[in-house]
Amino acid sequence: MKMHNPPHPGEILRELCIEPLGLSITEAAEALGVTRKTLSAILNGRSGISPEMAVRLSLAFGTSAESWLNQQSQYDLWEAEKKRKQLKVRKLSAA
Amino acid sequence: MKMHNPPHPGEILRELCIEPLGLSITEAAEALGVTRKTLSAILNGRSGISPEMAVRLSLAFGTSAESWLNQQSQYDLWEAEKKRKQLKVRKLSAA
DNA sequence: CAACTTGTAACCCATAACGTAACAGGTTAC
DNA sequence: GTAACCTGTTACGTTATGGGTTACAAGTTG
Repeated sequence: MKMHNPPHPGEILRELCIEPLGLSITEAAEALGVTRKTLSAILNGRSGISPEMAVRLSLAFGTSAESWLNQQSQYDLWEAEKKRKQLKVRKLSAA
Repeated sequence: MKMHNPPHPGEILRELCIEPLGLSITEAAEALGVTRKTLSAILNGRSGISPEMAVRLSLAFGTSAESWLNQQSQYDLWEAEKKRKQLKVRKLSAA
């Protein structure tokens, strides 16, 4: 049911990619081809992982872009679900 | 390998939800709690499915919000992958 | 102490989702 | 047949967010 608050993907990026390799934000940002600010914002949860960034991560770390983007989706969805009860939506099908 | 050009999620929304129920854009938009314009833009591929919209679709059609958002991610990723070769990214790990 | 590096914040711009209002086309009513 | 209405779409403004440039606080090293 995956019902626990998911961490923002930047946290995972830091713990699984940046720290294990002993990289500084500056080094990683240069390799990714973005500014230090951009990477810093992601790592601190003030930006999400955009589709282009997912491809960059895929290139730099050899991971799948899809997994990064899916993690971001799960996080965004978790935030959106908080407002589910406030949305006035009428049911359309019995499915 | 899912290597074919994915349709935009609005197309799927139209074919799997709107048309089978014989709904007009106006009717469906009202039920979803958005304007006709907003739904029209999605159905014609000029807007993506936002996290909030995914929750709305989930409420109205009894589907999973996650599946809508994942479809959108797959579509966005397909677009982003087109520029993969143009991104100047340095490889950081041998993984 | 001075020069440099590191991470973050302030500011600006581009893009995109959403709403309001206006539009073109087709029905329907009179 | 023309006037009222409904449908889907477009034009425009607002708001939110990713990203770059620049400036700043904190450390580090000559």
